[in-house]
Order: sequence, then C-alpha cells, then structure tokens
Amino acid sequence: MSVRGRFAPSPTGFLHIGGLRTALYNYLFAKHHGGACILRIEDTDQTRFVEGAEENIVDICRWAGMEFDESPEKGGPFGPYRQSERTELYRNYANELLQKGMAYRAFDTSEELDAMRERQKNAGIAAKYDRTVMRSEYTLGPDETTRLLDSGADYCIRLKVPVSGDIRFNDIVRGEVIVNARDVDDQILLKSDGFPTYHLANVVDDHLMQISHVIRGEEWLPSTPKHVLLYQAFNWEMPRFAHLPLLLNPDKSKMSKRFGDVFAKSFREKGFFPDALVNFVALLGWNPTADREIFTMTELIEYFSLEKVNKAGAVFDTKKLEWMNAQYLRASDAQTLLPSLQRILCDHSIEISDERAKNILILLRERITFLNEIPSFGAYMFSESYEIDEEYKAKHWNEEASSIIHALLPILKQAESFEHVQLNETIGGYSKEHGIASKFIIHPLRMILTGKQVGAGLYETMEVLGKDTCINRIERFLKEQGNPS
RNA sequence: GGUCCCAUCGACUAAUGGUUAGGUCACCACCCUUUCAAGGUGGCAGUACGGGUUCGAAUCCCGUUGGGAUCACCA
Repeated sequence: MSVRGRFAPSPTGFLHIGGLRTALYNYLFAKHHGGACILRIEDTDQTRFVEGAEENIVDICRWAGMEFDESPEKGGPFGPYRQSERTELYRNYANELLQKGMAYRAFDTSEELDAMRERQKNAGIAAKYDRTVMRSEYTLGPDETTRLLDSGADYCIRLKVPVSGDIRFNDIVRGEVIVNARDVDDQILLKSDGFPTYHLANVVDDHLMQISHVIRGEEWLPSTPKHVLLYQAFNWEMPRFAHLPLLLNPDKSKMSKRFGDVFAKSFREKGFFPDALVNFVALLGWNPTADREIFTMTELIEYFSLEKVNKAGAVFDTKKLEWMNAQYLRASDAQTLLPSLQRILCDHSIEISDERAKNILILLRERITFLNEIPSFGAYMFSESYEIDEEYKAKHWNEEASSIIHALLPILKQAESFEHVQLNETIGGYSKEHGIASKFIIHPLRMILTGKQVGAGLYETMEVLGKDTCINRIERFLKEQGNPS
C-alpha cells in the first residue's frame, strides 16, 4: 500500500513554526517512501476563519520548498480539499452513525452544558457529558425527540462512547497507548450549525482520501481515542498514527507568542533562508546520526524515518538557528544569492551592478548572519556619507597617523593596481621601509575609508571600494581635518 | 484536579545491554591576525532520584519526583 500523508492545518491565522515542522515531517516521510503528501484545509469553524490564512499557509510551504501533490488550489482525485466544501459528506456519515446507534442527538444549550460542568467541578469529578441525565435522546425518549426535531430545535450529534473497556492504538513514535473508555467524553461530531467538528471531519477525510499515516502534533494525542472509536464505528481500516513532540519555549511550555514571534513568515521577514529554517526545524525532534548538522531537503528526504523521531519536546533555540543561517550564507553560491541581495539593496534605494554586489557579498558575508545586514553593515560601500566611529577615530587618529597618511597618499595615487595582493605589497612595503608597524597604517586607513572598526580585511575592502573612491575619501578626510580653524 | 505523554551537558541531540557517554549551538581559553568575524585547537558541562532484572543498565521493569499536553457545539 502506498504512503499518503497529509498536512491539515486550520486557517485561523498565520502558519506557526510548529505547523511548519509538522508539514515538513509529513512531507519528508511521504517523499522518503515515494508517496504523496496532500494539503487539506480544516476550516470547519466558521467563527475562527481568518482571511488570507490559507494563502499564507500555501505561500510559506512553497517558500520552504514543499510542493503538495494534492491541495485546494491544485485539486486531485479526492477533492475538494477544503472541509467547508464537504459538509454534506460529514452530515451523511453522522447520520450513518445515528442509524447504527453509535451516535445520538443532544439538545442541550451551552448554558446547560456550563451548569453541568460546574456541578461536576463542585462534586470533584471529571468533566464529562452525562448522556443519562442531560437532554439527549436517551433521556428525552423517542416521542419528545421527534417533537423537538419537528419543531426545528437546535441539536448536535454526539459520539456514543462505550461505558467501559480499553481503547488502544499503536503510535509510531510512542508505542502502544491505552485509554479506558470511561475517561473518554461523548465527543460532539456534528455541531448545531451543521458543520462537523475536527474529530468527525478528520476521520472521514483521512479515510476517504486514503491517508495511510496521520502525522500530527502531540497535542492531538489525548483525542486520538475518539478517532479510534470512530474508525471502529465506521468499520474502517485505521491509518498509522505518529504524534510529534512539541516545539517548546525556553521555559519548556508549548511554543507560543509569549516568547517572541512564532509565525513562519516572521522568520522569512527576519531574513532566514528557507533552507536554513527547514534544516534547523527538521533537526528539532529528529536526527539521523548527529555527526553532522547541515542537510539539504533532498538529504532530509533520503534519511528521514519516523522511528527515529524523539518522544520529548524540543526547545526552539534561535541562537543555533542563526548560526545555521550564517553557515548557509557562507556556503551558498554568491551568484545564487545575487537576486535576493539586489532586492534588499533596492529596498534601501541602492543601485549597483551585479558584479559589484557580488564582490561586496563575498567580502562581507563572513561576518554577518543575514543577507539583509549588508546595507547597514557595509554602509560605506554604498555612500560617501557613512558615519565615522568616534571612539575608533580617537583611538587611531593623531599627529603620527596624520603624517603617515599624508605620506602614503601619493604612493597610493601612483599605485598601478588596487588589487589586494598589490596593496599588500605597496602598503606593506611602505611599512617595512619606514619601520612602521602595519597596524599604525591600517587602523587610520580603515577608519577613514570605512568609518568603523569591524569589517573585512582592509586590502580586500580597498580593492572592492576601488582606487578613485579610496583616494577621494582620504583626500576629503585630510582636508576636513587639516584646517580646523 | 482527571486522563495521557515525556525525562542524556544551559539548548538540539548520538549511543537501540558492554563507549574514557560522542557531536553541534552557546559559553570560556588559546592559536591565527590587519580590527571584527570566520576558521583551528582545547576546556566547562549530562544519563532527575530510588529500587529491581542482569556478569554488565543511559538503555529493560517498578516506583518517586519533575515537566508538558489535554479535558469547548476550537482545531
């Protein structure tokens, strides 16, 4: 039987980084087995619908390098892939359960339900729907039920959970899980607005869409027994379950906005590369060998296995993510990065040639984490109005430095080549000839040319800056300093 | 609170009964050096606790403790 996985998010907001990892694991697993990964939108809660959420999910997954085999926009043999377009289906299946006596109608109002929970809380017992005392069709009887139905009263359909017996299933990452039916609530399957709840819709769709593996977050583990009961009630073959460990805040609670931005798009906006994010997130809860850190999507697919997924939750360490991004920044082909860099420069109203952008990129990328740091980190590359670090200047600009630079200027002007190797010879030669330690030359020069004490090698920097620019900057600086009065 | 899940350095993890418990991030030191990085070398640091089983336990079993998830006409 072929592997069919699914990512089934609810369009209630921007895609969470945890959601991205769930999508990724589904994708990696399906692709590893040469199977299909489908996207299904679980929009059965009309009250929580958020405009644009579905687009964001699709957009982010594509950005991350995942292309679904079947989806709302792409279609497929088991569509539609939006649950709100399948409501008729769920109603029919709910009715089937009603006929089989595996489900029943309940007429309680939310106030009555609240009161029930209040009573149970006061009595110190677990909150659970009590079909023998609430206004279910069992307490109401057939006549009253029919009368209520005819009068158009609101009702929902609940799952009739057995009063005793074990419910068990085998989870690929957790092993066998056993729950007693007495601890399982009579879950609502069909809401009074005619829409299904997650539980019904997800079981019906996973069956109809022939999903072989349900890979989802650990937060679904407690409701899985309900799903098992549903498969049994329909007499359907169960998919295999795999509940993924949670992504955690630094304090080990479920990763949330409390500790910063957790939307996948925020990481994109900050400037993380999709490959780096995917690489990092893949290694949160799974690791093929632990003797290496950098993997391409193709390699992740090749090595992925659910058996090696960890059980314990994983703290999301932004520092390590940043390190990884820097690794990608350094290892990536400069030519490939060029379009992104040009876009960033364009956003800063900087217009330079590809050739020059590439040189700057190669020069600076060793000391930054994000591509988008280049405009500010390398401000002196793009404008003559870069600022000079006063502290750095105070430290390295004095009479001696002044005379050195004055003496060096004509030499630089005469220099035939401004390639860094040549500059090394020219300036290094001057240094040797006059017995001046090169740092007494390099610091003042760096200060004048870049304004800051952090940056790439000076000769390389000068080469990229170009002879004219360097000479002009030195002359201008000397002029400004020379006549204080 | 009920139910369920989990437990190796600060963090991510490797070691599926036999290792001086390994790697990566972070941190510290040193080297390199032209500043800052990067890179290199080294260091700090862990099997939550208590019982079993076994010749031998991070690994299997039980308990304790701790953490987490979940208990909606949300997903």
